[in-house]
Amino acid sequence: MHLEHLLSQKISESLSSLFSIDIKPETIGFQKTNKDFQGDITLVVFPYVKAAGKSPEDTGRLIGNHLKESTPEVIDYNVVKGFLNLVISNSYWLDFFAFALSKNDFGIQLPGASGRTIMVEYSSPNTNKPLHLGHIRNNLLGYSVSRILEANGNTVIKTNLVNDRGIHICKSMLAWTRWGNGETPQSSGMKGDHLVGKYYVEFDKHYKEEVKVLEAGGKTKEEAEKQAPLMLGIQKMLLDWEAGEPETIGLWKMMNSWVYAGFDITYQTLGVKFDRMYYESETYLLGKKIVEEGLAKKVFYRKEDGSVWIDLTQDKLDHKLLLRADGTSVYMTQDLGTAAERFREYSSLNQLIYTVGNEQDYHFKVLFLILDKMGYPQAKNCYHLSYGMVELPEGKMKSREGTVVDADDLIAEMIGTAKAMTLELGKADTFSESEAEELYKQIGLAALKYFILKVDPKKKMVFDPKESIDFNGNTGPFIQYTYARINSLLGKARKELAVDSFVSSLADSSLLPIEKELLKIIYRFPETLKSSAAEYNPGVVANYVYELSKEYSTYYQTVNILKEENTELVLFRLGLSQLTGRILKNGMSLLGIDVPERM
RNA sequence: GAUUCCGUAGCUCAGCUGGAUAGAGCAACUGCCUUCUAAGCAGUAGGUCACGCGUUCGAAUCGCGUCGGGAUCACCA
Repeated sequence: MHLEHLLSQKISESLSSLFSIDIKPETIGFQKTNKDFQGDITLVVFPYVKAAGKSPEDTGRLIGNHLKESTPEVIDYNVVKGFLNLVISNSYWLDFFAFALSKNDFGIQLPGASGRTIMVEYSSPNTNKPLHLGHIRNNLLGYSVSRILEANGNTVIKTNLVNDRGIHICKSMLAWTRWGNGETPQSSGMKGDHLVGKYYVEFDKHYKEEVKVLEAGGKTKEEAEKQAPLMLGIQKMLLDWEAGEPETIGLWKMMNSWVYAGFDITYQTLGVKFDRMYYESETYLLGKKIVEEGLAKKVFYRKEDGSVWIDLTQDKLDHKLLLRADGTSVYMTQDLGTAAERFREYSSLNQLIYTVGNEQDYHFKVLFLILDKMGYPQAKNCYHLSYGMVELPEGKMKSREGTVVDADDLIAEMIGTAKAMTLELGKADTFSESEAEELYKQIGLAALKYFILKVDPKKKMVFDPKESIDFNGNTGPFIQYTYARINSLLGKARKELAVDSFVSSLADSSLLPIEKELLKIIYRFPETLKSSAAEYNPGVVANYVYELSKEYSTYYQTVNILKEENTELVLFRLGLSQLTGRILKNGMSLLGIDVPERM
């Protein structure tokens, strides 16, 4: 039985019989026992001393005594100030161990077990330039949160809403027609997204020159920006696109296909996947009907110039534009449309999560509010998974200062560092060429992914490109290493002892303190997954696997496992190692990180 | 200006539904490889939890204020 559950019942009984205090078991909380004191779990008794009419020490002692007598699991206690430290019997921990070891995926629920379906949108790139470090955070977060929600029993639909249309795409397209000379990914050997990005930059360069010339000719900056031939060019191109002009559409399709091929490579390397793709070119007209409905319901209003707005001043927000005077959509229009479309398509959707940076906090606040005002009951199930920007030591990444960290470059660099370090340490000497390459990739990506995911999504994070990401300490490779050592140990045991499963039986008195500590950490795995999901924070899992790795490393280094003479102890320790290894592997997989069998 | 998020060791981060002496890693310094993988382990040093006031038996955690930083407030996306 679950320890906290059991104890809170008993404590509630204790409080009732000792002091006639009526406290609901659910309201009783516990905390970890401080390392410096004896005990496995601690009850803070301060909340009950007033009603008990005793000193904190006496209150603690009385409860402790009562528990010790009434609860076999509690074998001892001590009271320090107002803290009642409870010592739980080794047999409880060993029973728990036997249970956890008997499960292949202890703590992990199967998708669908909760009966809830959740859609997670993430990635959502623009098709005019390659992915950068910020996108990496988005992709890793979205994927990992999806995995964590699945591990909590939810059915998850991972989606990607690709921003494949609009004025920004036209920039790349126009620049390519002007200066591309028919260059293709094949002819240039460039990854498609990078090639298209190159022309996006090219556009900007020429456009700035045009503006400069016009300004020199006496125009104001604003006039120059509006009248520059390139600006007129892309505006015409956008109109052509919307009119379905075949040549423009053809060019658009061709260049987008290059970008998708490029993105696919990056996605595949990162290990992120999607169940359902949405393309803005297919959804951008969707919201207009909702705007009509909103007008009819008088939720929205139309200005004299024909533009449509919503007044949110009652909600302490502004007036927000929903449709331009010329009848074209803005982002809000589209987002309303896609949301409504998703509610229609997935009628059983319990939640809709948008993984988007915190610069759009206001946008989503407004979006959900409008959905609510439009009468969609699903509005309350929408959640903006808002994450902080990835910044450089000197501040934000700026494309015009060339400080944007390219995703593919960064990944390649991480893999390269992993390779250099592995070669230096001679770790892959017995690996085949392809095994070694696979290992470099696993390690490099683990370092990158863990570095990003261990940070609370809500917080901005600093990344210093000059200092490569660590491979020691609180890092992905450290956890991989712990796993690899366990795997090596188990392999050796299977060979030398000719056993495949590791018996869990052990005399209570043989359990070492550090083994109990390990079991206590393992015990927390299921609740860790729950709170990670509840907070939409993979960092909770990341920090947990690190804690487990660290504790196991100490164990590995200080306790003989295979060299122990007593076979019963050997088997138990192998079983404990196996269980630890499984949790490390499963935990890492929820972060989208692979663990190598050896390294 | 309004709204909102943030400020913990030199650096990067945990801890925040109030609880014991605030934890890791990196960087620095000491030890430990004829012993299950040293990408490791053990240890030393490093803190006015931005600051002030308040609530409380108890505040890094909650409230108010000040200072400092970011983001948003577009017929942009």
